[in-house]
Amino acid sequence: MKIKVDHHSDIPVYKQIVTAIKDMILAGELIEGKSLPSVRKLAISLGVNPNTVAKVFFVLQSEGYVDSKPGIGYYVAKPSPSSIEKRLIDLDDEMRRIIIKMKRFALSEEDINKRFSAILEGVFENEHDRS
Amino acid sequence: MKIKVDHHSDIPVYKQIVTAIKDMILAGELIEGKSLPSVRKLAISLGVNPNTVAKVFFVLQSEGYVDSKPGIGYYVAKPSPSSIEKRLIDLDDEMRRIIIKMKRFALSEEDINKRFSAILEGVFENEHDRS
Amino acid sequence: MKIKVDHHSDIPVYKQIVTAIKDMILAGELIEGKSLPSVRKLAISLGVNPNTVAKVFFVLQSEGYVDSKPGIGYYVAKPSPSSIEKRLIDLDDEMRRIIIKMKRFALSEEDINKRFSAILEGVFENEHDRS
Amino acid sequence: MKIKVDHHSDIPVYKQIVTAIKDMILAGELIEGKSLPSVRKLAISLGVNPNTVAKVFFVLQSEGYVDSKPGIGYYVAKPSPSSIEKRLIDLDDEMRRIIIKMKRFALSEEDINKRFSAILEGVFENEHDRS
DNA sequence: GTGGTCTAGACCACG
DNA sequence: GTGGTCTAGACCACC
Repeated sequence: MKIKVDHHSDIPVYKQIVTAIKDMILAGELIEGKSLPSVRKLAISLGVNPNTVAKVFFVLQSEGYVDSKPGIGYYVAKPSPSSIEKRLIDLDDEMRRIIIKMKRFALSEEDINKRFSAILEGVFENEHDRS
Repeated sequence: MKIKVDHHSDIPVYKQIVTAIKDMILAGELIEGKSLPSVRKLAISLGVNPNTVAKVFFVLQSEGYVDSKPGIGYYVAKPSPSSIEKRLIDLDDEMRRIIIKMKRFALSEEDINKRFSAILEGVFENEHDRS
Repeated sequence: MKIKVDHHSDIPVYKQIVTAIKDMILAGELIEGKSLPSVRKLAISLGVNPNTVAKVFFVLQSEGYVDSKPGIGYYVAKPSPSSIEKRLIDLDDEMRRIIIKMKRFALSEEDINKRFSAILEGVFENEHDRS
Repeated sequence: MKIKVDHHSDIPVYKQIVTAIKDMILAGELIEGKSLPSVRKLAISLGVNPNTVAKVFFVLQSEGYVDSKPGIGYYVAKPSPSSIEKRLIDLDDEMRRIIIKMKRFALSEEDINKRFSAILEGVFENEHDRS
């Protein structure tokens, strides 16, 4: 389980991990029923405090992304079918915000399209992409 | 000076204002030499504490975006020519992150392109767009 | 961590502390990676408000002299190799200003040299010298 | 009357002007009985507010450096003979502080001497030196 | 415990 | 009126 944690970011570490795991589940990279690493192991591998990981699992559980088997550990739950669609809409919104900002810097519709296409190609050429 | 402040966001209020003003300067919406609203007035109009605005201007000044004449006020400094380019590169990076996330959700290159085009058109059709 | 703070000086308290800590880092008295006193403890030991110390660290961090791990504390970052050289050039400039002022008071080159030598000896004789 | 005013300095503008004029008087560049520029003219030529210059003259007068002829203007008073000596001692102190700082940066007595000599020569070679 | 942010209110110097 | 600094005290997130 490889997650990049930015300790200097404004968004709290636990939220970074939560969304990273959420995305793995939604993207199908973590499959239903599979068990997650233990709190302690994940904490060590991410270089964060065990309390932080505990909080991560607590949040994930309360949002229905994982279930706990007391004494055994956490395993991923079945993602609600609509959550993927919601996530994509969020991504659309983020994309829109970026486009609007580019437009403010006097970039034309064509300029923005060019930039986008270049980036898109880049992403699909290299197959070693992780967020 | 219209800036939306989200008190519930993870990113601190003062940083929201800092980047908003930075972008106005980089986008040429605030021109060099023009004076900015006073600390107190901006604080009132944004609904935040004067100290928060003071911190905003302190940061902007230490990054060279504005200059202060004590007893007079703040005015915008000449933005370094490279800062716009740097900001655009940041936006490219954000775009790339989004594309990568979309890709993880099993969207094809073509799918992503379609989504992007729809959003881009939407932005350039309506001319009442501010982030 | 012994720093003299003059509350009656024209130069603001937070800047006095900033330069004091900067000099300690540049002089190698605080070594890279070593952790600094906590905001609250330093505030007490210096007799100033915690916010003032927070501002000090904020400035030091934005200038790259220290780094922070929220919840842990501050530690000194690796000083840029050129910063020591730059500091020495500043000191040269200060020295030059003083010499020029002495010259205006009708002191000859020889007079100034004598004064300087006397002071220099004084400094290197007594080994209990801290600014 | 040429005085450099740094609006970005921490030391207040009026104090900068006060010490500049004091030094002119002590150095004999302004002679006893000669009249000073009017408040308004000096304010314009220095690019500061007339109130600031008024405060300068007020301070200079209360310290005995100038006298006022109401309705006429200010003229320089006879400097106390000891004030020059006091000013030189202050300069010695500043010099000592600089030397101590240099020493902290691991400069040897010889190193400091070399730096000083180079600066001293530079000052006495060029004859266009103003503080 | 730590850093980080924000509010509230005061005082000063400068215009 | 302006910016600038400082104090005091609160709350939050993280360890």
